[in-house]
Amino acid sequence: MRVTQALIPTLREVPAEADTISHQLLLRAGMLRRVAAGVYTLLPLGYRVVQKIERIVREEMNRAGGVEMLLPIIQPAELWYESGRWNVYGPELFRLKDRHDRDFCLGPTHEEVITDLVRQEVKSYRQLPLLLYQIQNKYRDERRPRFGLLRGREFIMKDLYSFDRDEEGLEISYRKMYEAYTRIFTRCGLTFRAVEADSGAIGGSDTHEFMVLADTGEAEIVYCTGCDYAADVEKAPCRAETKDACEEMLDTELVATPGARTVREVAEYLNVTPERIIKTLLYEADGELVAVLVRGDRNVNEIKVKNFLGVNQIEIALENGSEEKYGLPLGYVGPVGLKEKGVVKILADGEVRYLRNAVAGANRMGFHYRNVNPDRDFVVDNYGDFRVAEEGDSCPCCHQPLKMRRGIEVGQIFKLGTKYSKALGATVLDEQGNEIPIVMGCYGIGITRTMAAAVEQGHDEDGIIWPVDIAPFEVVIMAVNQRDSLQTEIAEKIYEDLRNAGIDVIYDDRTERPGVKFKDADLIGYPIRLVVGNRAVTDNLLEIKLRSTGEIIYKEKDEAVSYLREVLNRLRKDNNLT
RNA sequence: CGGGGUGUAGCGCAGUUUGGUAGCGCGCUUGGUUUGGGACCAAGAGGUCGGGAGUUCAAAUCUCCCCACCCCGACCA
Repeated sequence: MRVTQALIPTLREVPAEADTISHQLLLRAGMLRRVAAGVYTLLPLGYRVVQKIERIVREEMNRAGGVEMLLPIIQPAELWYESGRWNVYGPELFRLKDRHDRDFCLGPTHEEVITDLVRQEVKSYRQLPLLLYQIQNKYRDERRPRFGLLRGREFIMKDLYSFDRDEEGLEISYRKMYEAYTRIFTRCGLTFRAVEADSGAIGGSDTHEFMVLADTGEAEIVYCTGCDYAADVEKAPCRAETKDACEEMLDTELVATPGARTVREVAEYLNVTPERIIKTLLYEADGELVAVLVRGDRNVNEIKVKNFLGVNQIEIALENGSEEKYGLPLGYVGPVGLKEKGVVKILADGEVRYLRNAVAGANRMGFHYRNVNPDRDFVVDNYGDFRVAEEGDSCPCCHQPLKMRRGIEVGQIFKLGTKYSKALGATVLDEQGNEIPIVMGCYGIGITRTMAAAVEQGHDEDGIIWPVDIAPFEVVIMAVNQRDSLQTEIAEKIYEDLRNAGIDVIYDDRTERPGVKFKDADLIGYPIRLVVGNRAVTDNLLEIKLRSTGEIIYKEKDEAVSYLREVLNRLRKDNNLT
């Protein structure tokens, strides 16, 4: 491709609409333009990246036994009534009516449509297992689209659905997908982790999220330095530390702590460490008031609390200005005598049990207690794991210390079980002629999100640094002076040679000054830049520069093609799988 | 959905407080000089000032309504 024939509108300045790095750089590199909130046009270079990611995904899905198909984006409401999700999905579902006033939606996902197909066409266990997938636009009417491609309302996604006769079959399909995903993100040149995740509302037993590690990620994950363990912090189980358990219990003492509400303020005021404070948080759990106790230096994991209680919703009950509602002073709440204040249940993190002579709120404005001891001064309904995992906690598998990183979720694999097959009546006959529900799994990859994640992970102050296999082009070639026919003749020749050699090359043939073309090349992030300058004319030498390292090598014209092949292979080497 | 903010040329912004001929930088067009890290000189083009209603002799500027977009939160696979 020649730059003069393409549409690559790079921007010198950062558009005001973009706050996120990937969003800014994709706009500036001329790959992306906004059409509406959360809706974007992919320009030629951006679409090439998408196509390259899709190609890798296709190859790996096919390798794992997947078969591609195309499903409708417009889906009839009837299917969603059947699965029960028309009412459950809520306002995130893009709904529309046709001219006959019939209800439809734009598919946010395709369980209904694919299960409908399979129930009609698959009758025998002998037709299983079946791995069907599609890559296409999906729609979610996000309350707040943001971060450019990372959270849009229209996005490209790969979804594969597995259909097996039993749990064992599902386990095999699930493992195949786990491996395929690992290969895909490795081939995309990304640094990622597969983490155990909360299965959430979708149900099902096992689920892993594939996280691209990037400081700007929305999700926090912990991973082990000693083994393969990694998990979403929301999911990661915590072990209770048991130090201090043998100290002698002292008499409880009421102390004035005027103005000290936060753990830090109290710790400073009373000159104790935060670990010696019992932090008491009040939640409304489906309307009931529940207290959760954790050590002062810990945070409550609301998801664990919610799962433990088995409630639909929990919400922090005390906020600035809402104190009167329960007659409890914000910042001075404590477990002692709390049940008399209308609290139905007291949960405590396991670590709290081992605290001795701790500090806790006295449920009186301006007062705390010293020397509070669990089970002597107050009763806990349930001890459990209610805190958020932290860096340095010990690994639940091998007890090595955990580390923490932020990540961007680019894929997730789920064991669905029989939820949809039962709801929609997708069954097969087994050897005995019994009708059994098909056991399903679903496996998604956000294609456009992966593209954005790659930019979040690979960039510097000059622009994007694409991994070779998903870069819009592998090589950019340019003449320093496009008006110098000696240079352009060489450039044209090399351009031709590289194309004939099957190297993915773009020729920046604009008559811009070299600085402009250099800046654009850095911004767009082609992995290799090949420059034809005076040394090419006088000494037969071409300049080859690597975007990722800045390394510059000069090579004879005749060696250029084979050398570039070598460099491309080297850049790819770290993630070469076969 | 709650809170906050912004809409002025393709992009980034000033002008709004105090109403009086719509500006700057970049980009774009033409001519010339340039050509190894976003060149220089000269001449140009480009605006319903987000939309509507109102106040006024006069509205980018004041009032009311609406819309779009962004940020924080809540929500979510």
